[in-house]
Amino acid sequence: MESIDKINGTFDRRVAQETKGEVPSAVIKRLPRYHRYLGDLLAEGQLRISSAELSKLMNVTASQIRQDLNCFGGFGQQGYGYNIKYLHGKISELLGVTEGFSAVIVGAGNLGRALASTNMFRRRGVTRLALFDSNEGIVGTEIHGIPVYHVSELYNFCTENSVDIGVLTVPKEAAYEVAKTMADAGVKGLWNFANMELKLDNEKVIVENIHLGDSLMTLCYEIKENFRTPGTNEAPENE
Amino acid sequence: MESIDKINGTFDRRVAQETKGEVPSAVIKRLPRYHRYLGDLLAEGQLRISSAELSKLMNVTASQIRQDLNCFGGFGQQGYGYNIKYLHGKISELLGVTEGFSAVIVGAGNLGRALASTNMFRRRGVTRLALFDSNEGIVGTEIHGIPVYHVSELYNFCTENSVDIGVLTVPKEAAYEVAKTMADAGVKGLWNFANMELKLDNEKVIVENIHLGDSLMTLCYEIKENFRTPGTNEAPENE
DNA sequence: TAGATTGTTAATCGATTAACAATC
DNA sequence: TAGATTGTTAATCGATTAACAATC
Repeated sequence: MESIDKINGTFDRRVAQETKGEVPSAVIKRLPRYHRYLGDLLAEGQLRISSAELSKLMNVTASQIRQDLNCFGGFGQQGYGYNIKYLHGKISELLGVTEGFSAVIVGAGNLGRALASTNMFRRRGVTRLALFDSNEGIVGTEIHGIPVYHVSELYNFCTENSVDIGVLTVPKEAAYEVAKTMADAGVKGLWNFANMELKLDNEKVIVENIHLGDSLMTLCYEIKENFRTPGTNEAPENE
Repeated sequence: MESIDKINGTFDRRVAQETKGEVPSAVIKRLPRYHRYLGDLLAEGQLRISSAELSKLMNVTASQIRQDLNCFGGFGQQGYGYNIKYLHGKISELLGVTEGFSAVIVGAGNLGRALASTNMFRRRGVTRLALFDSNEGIVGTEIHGIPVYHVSELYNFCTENSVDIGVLTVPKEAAYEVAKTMADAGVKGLWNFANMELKLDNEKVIVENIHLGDSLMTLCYEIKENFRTPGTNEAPENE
């Protein structure tokens, strides 16, 4: 009995780690930031880092870092800290960088072109297969090496190429139909830059909405609060 | 004594409302979303809405809506609900839409051009005064009606025009210097699209970072989790 | 007045931080 | 071995939800 437990020790531990219930969404939203910082450290040639050092760098508590990483199992080593290369690799796996996802960008306006030109996708393991637009004038051309097709070919292209991610940079009015087409074609996730919240009946497809306007508004709020002329609107903050 | 309290009742209440301590950051981050939905309802010609109706629309609890709005004072009326036009106006004020902020965009690459072309700023009461770039080839031209100046003129332009907001769409390497220039020139807030976190000693300037890459990563994580082939990595979710 | 719905307090839930025993 | 630092449990904090009295 005792020896069997011993033998299975490593495996049991691994399962126990990865099964630790659902990972809190707060933790997931912090993973990309860890990934970025660890990537920078790696590029600098650093080998190891402790949660205390990383916490200073990132302006969070060491406790939070250890707590967060432990949602996925023990990536560190007592008395040593974390091996940067190993930890970066593990977080890459968690975030799907190593999955080799494919994407198409629908809407070749200014934003679509901007997204076609960054190396943001490639650096995260995502391949952009094509751009789609309704403007016949640019159909058949290439933008930054990515071919532009007519939007009428979207459905077939997605099914034939098993596209994972659809990037929506179309006008608000067109967003729903394009989203539905892609969801029907088996696209797994939509990255939505249209200024509206997509509501699809397709339960399976994941939607990540970008609301740049909301971010601008938050900035305006903070500016207004921080640079308020004393004595105009509100009672002073200290009594 | 009693009558004086009575007379000051209205005023006291107003002060009490607006002084209610610091507004939780979770609430502030939700304000733009309320603003968007109320704007849509207003455009549809709706006059009033209850927290229960709005909660269904927005997929949040009615309790949260009432709690959130009450951080800023009573915008509703018992037995009636909220007057959409009034509430939308109040949230506009809170978010600084009525402040008439001004902005400049630094970096006239694909993203800078895209931001110059949207009506996102105008719709939120922010005026774009100018674009700045180091490329002499486009200095002197206009993009979407916005003049392009050389980045060497940035400091003087910001001081002379009391620019409130600086939008950074420059490459990572240039971000810090451009940010420092604007902070020194009295710019109040920076909207940072460079893929790095700006750390400025200037305590006053507010920085809102946009990390599109982080959002893409979160989407990849969710896709990976949701479409996991059963039995590969993890133990089943239900025991 | 009766019905509806807010504003607000109290209860619950989840996320963060602190502390420390385990262990490299 | 002694020192360092994790993994993890317990305590604290903040945010969300439920409930209901106030009031339009």
